[in-house]
Amino acid sequence: MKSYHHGNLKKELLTCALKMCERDGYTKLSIRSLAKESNVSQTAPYRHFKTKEELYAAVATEGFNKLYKVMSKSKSQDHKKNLISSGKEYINFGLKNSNTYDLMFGTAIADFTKYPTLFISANKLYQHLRSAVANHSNEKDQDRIDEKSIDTWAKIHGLVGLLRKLQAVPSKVLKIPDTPIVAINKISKDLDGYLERFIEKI
Amino acid sequence: MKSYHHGNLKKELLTCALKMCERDGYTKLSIRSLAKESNVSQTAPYRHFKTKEELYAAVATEGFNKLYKVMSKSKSQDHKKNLISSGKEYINFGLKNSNTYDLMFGTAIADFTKYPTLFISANKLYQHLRSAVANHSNEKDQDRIDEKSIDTWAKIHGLVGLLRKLQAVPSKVLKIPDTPIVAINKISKDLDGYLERFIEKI
DNA sequence: TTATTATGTTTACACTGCAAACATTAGTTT
DNA sequence: AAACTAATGTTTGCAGTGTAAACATAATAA
Repeated sequence: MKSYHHGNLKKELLTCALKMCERDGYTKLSIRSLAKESNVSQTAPYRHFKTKEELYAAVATEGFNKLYKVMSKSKSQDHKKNLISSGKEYINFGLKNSNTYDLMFGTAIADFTKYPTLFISANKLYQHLRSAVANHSNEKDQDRIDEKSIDTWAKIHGLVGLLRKLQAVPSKVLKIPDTPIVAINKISKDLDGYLERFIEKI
Repeated sequence: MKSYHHGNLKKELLTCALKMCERDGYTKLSIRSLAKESNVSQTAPYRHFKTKEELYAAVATEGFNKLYKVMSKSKSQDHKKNLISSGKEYINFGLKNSNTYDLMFGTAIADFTKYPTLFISANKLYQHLRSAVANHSNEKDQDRIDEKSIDTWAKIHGLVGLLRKLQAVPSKVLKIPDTPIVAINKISKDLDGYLERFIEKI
């Protein structure tokens, strides 16, 4: 006779959800498939996540925490180095954890403020970016620092989106001229150089 | 006795899908709801769209065509004016047609090259952007023009994403400091000024 | 010990994508 | 004109989905 109650189902569901999300994409992550993969009844997850969006929010929160961790690894005295390292880690995360990335920065969760822990994790990440930008530039005006930070984020986020399109595309498409794919492929091949120029323009 | 065959169902399904997508978001756009709203049997759309993704692709294609249209309106001799106009139209489209925008630039359709008409429409838009950038800058090196084009798109796309987050958020959140929302709100209030500075940095 | 609460299961409903079998119409060939 | 074929519609059916409601059991508080 197996034990009726589980004990730490919530944590197990969450780690399982993270794995499934990354493996199959968040659109395939269903509450029922999650339950099945966790060997628990179909509707058991509802005791821990009131809606599917709440599950999404939990997965996204983990994503922000992970991303924060890798982005704040570099603690050099050279601020430029830190910024470049953060940028690389960001891109790497976006490409390696692309499905979780979608959840974090897509529109599946419309309003972050409905999920306080998610909101906090996302803001912490922004604060990291902002101080990296502030340290690197010699800007003092707070509004300009904000603007530069948003600029930087927007650009690198857009870049991740394009690099992912590049990954998705069949390789023979790379030879079709007059296509953004060709352009993004060139950047992809010299990402370090690109990032150098990127940083200079901040 | 009502007519069995419809005649131009495909076109009607498409316009209906566009409307529904914009109204409810593409995640709510189902083949069955589309059939119902078009007063036709549940599975009738399958005669015209083999899969749901094919329907998505058709909607996205229309989106690219529309966006191309508004972005290529401005035909001034002043290339800077054209570029700014295109940028504004892009942002406006992204904010007003945000659900279609998701379909166009999100990950719902993984590989554009599977849908030739979509691929062509998207490329046409890129070509417009690229020539606008080329005309504005005095850059001659083709690779640098490509890079500037990608840069420009990435940044403005990221900006649209952030402006949308701003729209989604309850207004009292605007007062919480140390939040990207505050920063993006400042940009939003002076979008023209922002775009001026934006263009200068291309 | 008993009452309450947290957490699990079962059942049920309305919805989804899509395949298969069937019906009707339009277009083409004889 | 008649007959065959292809295109386009309907009906039926299956497996999967989110989530609400009723029920069962275990952990905790009184």
